[in-house]
Amino acid sequence: MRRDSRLSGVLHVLLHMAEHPDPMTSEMLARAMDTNPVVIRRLMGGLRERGFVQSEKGHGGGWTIACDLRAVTLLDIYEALGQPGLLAMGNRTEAPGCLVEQAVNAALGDAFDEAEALLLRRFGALTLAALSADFHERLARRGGSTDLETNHAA
Amino acid sequence: MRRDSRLSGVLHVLLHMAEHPDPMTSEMLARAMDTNPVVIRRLMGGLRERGFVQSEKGHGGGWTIACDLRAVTLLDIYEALGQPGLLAMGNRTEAPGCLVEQAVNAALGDAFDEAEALLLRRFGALTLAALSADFHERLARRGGSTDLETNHAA
DNA sequence: AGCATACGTAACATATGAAGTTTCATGAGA
DNA sequence: TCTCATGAAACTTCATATGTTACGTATGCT
Repeated sequence: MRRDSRLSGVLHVLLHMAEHPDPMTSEMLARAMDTNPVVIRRLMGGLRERGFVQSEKGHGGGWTIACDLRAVTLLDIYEALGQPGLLAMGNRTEAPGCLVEQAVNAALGDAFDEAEALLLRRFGALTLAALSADFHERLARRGGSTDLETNHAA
Repeated sequence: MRRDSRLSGVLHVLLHMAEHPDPMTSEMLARAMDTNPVVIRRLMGGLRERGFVQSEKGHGGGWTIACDLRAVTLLDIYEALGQPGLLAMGNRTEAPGCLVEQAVNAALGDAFDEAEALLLRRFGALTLAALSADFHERLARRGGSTDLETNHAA
């Protein structure tokens, strides 16, 4: 199955919003992400419920960041997305009666649990501010320009 | 997305075969796994190519283990399955021009790479013999019986 | 008030891949 | 020769992320 890119996508959106003082419409964001405005709204819905972003209707409306980037981690964002599955593999059954399968599940399950825990730990250790800082570092390294142009096709 | 259970399934099959001196048919294995014989053959195809198992047609035919369980790791089996994707998440694009997305990709990519490496490391550290030993331990702990009955519905 | 803008949501279409199924060919043994 | 079992192709089913259309609703400008 194609890999889920919602976390990647929503982070992209958030960093763009962080560079933009005014509200950004779903359509602007969709253009930057080369996708559909409705997809953006879907991604942002969970974040709005948690108060990480804010949306305004009508003229001059759109999406604004409503949190301190230093206080929100990728784990918070991941949870706001509904905690999509992390691993593409899993055990065949949950609580098998077969002892053979129990042995298999125990071995694989340990590995799976560790991998998931590692990912969540990494997510929790990264703030949006850290991501933004990395972006600005790349920007300075590349052009030294203060222009916030982010090199999208548009 | 439903999680890929091929590794879990094929390990289950192998351990059952290890308890069975005679060849086991796809149909017997399918019954134990509550699935279809063709699914079993698909799973086993890659393992046969690598010489981990052997198949015989006709009367008295079926599948036999053709390797030293102590010499084959879960990583070998994983590779024989064609190295199915491990993570359900990924970056939206591979080599984005957008610096924002580059920053996101770098952060997430590191975490993803680490998680994958952890899984492969764990797979490589576990032999089929270790799994089998764990099974026998569970068997002794549960019944103390030498009966190899593995508690499948049948 | 009336109109344009932009989100909110439902409904539907598309694409991908694992898993399940059917069918037939092939080869091995009784 | 007949039966058993694998090998392989083709098809269906199912789940889910993603894409798209359409319409309702709220906001703000004129």
